[in-house]
Amino acid sequence: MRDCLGEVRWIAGVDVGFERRNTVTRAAVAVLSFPDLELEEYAISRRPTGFPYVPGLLSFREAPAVLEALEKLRQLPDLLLCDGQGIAHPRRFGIACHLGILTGIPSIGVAKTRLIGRHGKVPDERGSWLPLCDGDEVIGAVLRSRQGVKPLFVSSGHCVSLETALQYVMACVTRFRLPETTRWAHRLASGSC
DNA sequence: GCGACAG
DNA sequence: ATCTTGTCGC
Repeated sequence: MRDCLGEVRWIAGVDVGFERRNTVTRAAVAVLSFPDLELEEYAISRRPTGFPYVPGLLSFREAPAVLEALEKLRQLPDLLLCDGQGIAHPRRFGIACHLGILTGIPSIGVAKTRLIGRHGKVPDERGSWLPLCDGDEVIGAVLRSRQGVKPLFVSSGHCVSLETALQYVMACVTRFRLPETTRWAHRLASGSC
């Protein structure tokens, strides 16, 4: 995928959690300044869960609540770091692509585990990565965000190349496995904040 | 038919 | 994702 994103001043983390035995979906978006990574603002949305969890169809379950949360923001972000896959998806359209197209905001998929694709052993060194492949296609990257942790599955969402995606993800990683954007969003979506 | 399977 | 005790390592 080609890059077509402008200057990134505001970067957002997106995550979703559930309440009431999964009957309520809670989405959180955390907007951080870039490259400082200071929390600027956040929005949370709660909606009745309208779709079950089906691998490959995550967008139908989580996107509605996320879109509602995004509408509440004063400052729209220039880039979205989504919890889940971008094009590293059976039909090359994971939730990061879905949110990017629907909002027009460039996006990146940052997943904690693999959905599809094959890859080799990633060196145990911060920043090292290997391509995630499906047949002849490179659909993403397996990234060692920190030494001694399980790798992240990064892929293009909307308007961001894989190389650029890796650059932004690493720019958001400080002292933990997950980027700060995702950590904020996760904390907010978990209600512990 | 038997596994694999984002969150 | 969510539910949860103990445990290993810096």
